[in-house]
Amino acid sequence: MVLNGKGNQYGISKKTQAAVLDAIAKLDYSPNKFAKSLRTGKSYFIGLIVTDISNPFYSTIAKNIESVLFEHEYNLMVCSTDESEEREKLLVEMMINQQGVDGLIVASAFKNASFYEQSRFSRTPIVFIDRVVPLHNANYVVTDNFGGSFEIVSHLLKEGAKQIACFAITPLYLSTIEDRINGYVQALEKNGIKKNEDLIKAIHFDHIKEDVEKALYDLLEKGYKPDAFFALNNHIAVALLQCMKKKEFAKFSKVEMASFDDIDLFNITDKKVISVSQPVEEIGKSSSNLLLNIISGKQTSISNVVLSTNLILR
Amino acid sequence: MVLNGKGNQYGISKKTQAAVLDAIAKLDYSPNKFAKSLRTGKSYFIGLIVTDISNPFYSTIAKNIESVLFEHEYNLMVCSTDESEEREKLLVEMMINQQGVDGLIVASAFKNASFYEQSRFSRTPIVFIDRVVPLHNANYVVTDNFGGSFEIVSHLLKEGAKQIACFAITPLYLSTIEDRINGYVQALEKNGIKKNEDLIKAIHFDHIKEDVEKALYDLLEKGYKPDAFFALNNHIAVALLQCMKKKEFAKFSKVEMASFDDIDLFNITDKKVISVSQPVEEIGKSSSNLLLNIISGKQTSISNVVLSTNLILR
DNA sequence: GTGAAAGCGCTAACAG
DNA sequence: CTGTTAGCGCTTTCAC
Repeated sequence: MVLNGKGNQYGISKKTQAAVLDAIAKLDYSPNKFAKSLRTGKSYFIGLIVTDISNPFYSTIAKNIESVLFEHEYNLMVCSTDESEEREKLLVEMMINQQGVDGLIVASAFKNASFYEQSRFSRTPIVFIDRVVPLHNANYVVTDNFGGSFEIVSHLLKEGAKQIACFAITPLYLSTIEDRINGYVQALEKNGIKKNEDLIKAIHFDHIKEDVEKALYDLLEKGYKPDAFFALNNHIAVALLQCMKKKEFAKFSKVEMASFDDIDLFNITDKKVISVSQPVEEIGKSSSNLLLNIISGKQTSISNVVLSTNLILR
Repeated sequence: MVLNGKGNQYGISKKTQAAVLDAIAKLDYSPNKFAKSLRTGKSYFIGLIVTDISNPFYSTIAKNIESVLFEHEYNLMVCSTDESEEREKLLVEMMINQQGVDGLIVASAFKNASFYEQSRFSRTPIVFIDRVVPLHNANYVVTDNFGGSFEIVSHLLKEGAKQIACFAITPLYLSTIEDRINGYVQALEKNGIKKNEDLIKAIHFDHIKEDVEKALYDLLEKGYKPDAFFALNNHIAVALLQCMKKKEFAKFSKVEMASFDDIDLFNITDKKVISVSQPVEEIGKSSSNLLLNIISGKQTSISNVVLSTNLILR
């Protein structure tokens, strides 16, 4: 009782409490977490499921989650799904049923997330990050993908761009991508430009370089002369930059470059790249704080946090 | 007994075993890990301690460790030390005493690692990665930093470089950095060039950009005309590339660039950068397999693995 | 072959 | 205010 700070609550005398603390120090005692977990049913573990922990975006989030949890004596268990729905299911089952995590933070790869509606998961609080899943009553912490996209495209238009090609990463149904495409389309329409499907290219996440190249050839063939490229993530931006160094794409050398997701590299390339940066640290901190508040009962209502982006001009 | 595959060992009849398996399937039963851990004293958790999990180098290692552990039904717990010895101590204590991890993989920030020699840690096997710690009987899996450095500097010299400036990241006592500096020095000496302290610059990891700039100014002031720069890690290489775009350093525009640690970005910069790439995936896989083998008793002797690097010319 | 029981270390309830 | 005890779910030992 003393160790758990419940000495007063249980009416232990100050003297006894001091004696207990003293003994703990002398014996270098630390309680057995397994017995504690067995008894209380709490694991003091939080699970983090992302598509790829080696992606700096997610590993930065992981780092910030970890530091928040550490302060509250919680631990973090991280797993990657490699964008596979099957693997995501397996990991959620494992973490909840077998590892008994007290809560879950998930960047889901699901198109249809009804999986999460099963009642046996309902006792474990979940906070979704990065991607909004189509679920009622889901807690999430995400970036304002629509707003960021709208802002940067509006900026390009204000600077005089007339034709902007947009390179989207698959799967297109992810809320992040959908929102970014919508931001692009609406910024155009607000400026009286109709959406042109030829200028919206789907780039498969498994062969980015090849698809970007194909997309550029396609633009050339159809005779388009875009004055700006908008890459919906940084991998595509990098691929575009690589392609634009090639002779066959010399026609595009004057094109303005914009990217969703800012990376250091954009400070070094000779080609100027403007970008939308995401509040990565904030996603980690905010989601873990939210989850801890739900676990401790401080937060009982559903919470949806949308963090704003930052336009970076160069 | 059946569940743990010890049915035959304990002499349970085939019939009963089948009935047990059947019931498990019907009831969707999964054993309680806390009770299991309490009873056996095993946690089925491995701890990974690195200096910064948001660094792609470490997060790629983490991903590969995770996938090896997953196959063996082990879980991973990741923590970052931010290069602080105090924090490393705290994390090791916590993981071993409180979390009861079955093993530890550590990229240590320690200069003097006697901390790890305490007998109360001796029951938990540890595999050190990335950095060699000055300990007898330590298991480790590291890159051949000396060899990689020696190879790339030798290449520069063969291509005609006469004066090569070397930019080292602090703390200089880390085995990785020490070995890279030694590789540089010995490659020079083998080619009859004496080491010149003026050309070896220490760059503090907390303010890389400023220190790189200072170092370049210093070279200018002292009238050096190096024909190659060797950055001992990729952050320094990036900072150098940024500086070299500035007018004040125009004198260095023709300098050859070499970097320890290859990154994607080097494929895009207009300045050609050659590099030494590390077998990152291999470090993760090899260290986790080694640790699991030690835990299961398959490996009883100390194991030191040194993985070779790859010279990347552009 | 199978059934019964002890005990890992903790928490919470209860008796005094 | 303090001491005792049951029981969380598992593994292992022992008796039959």
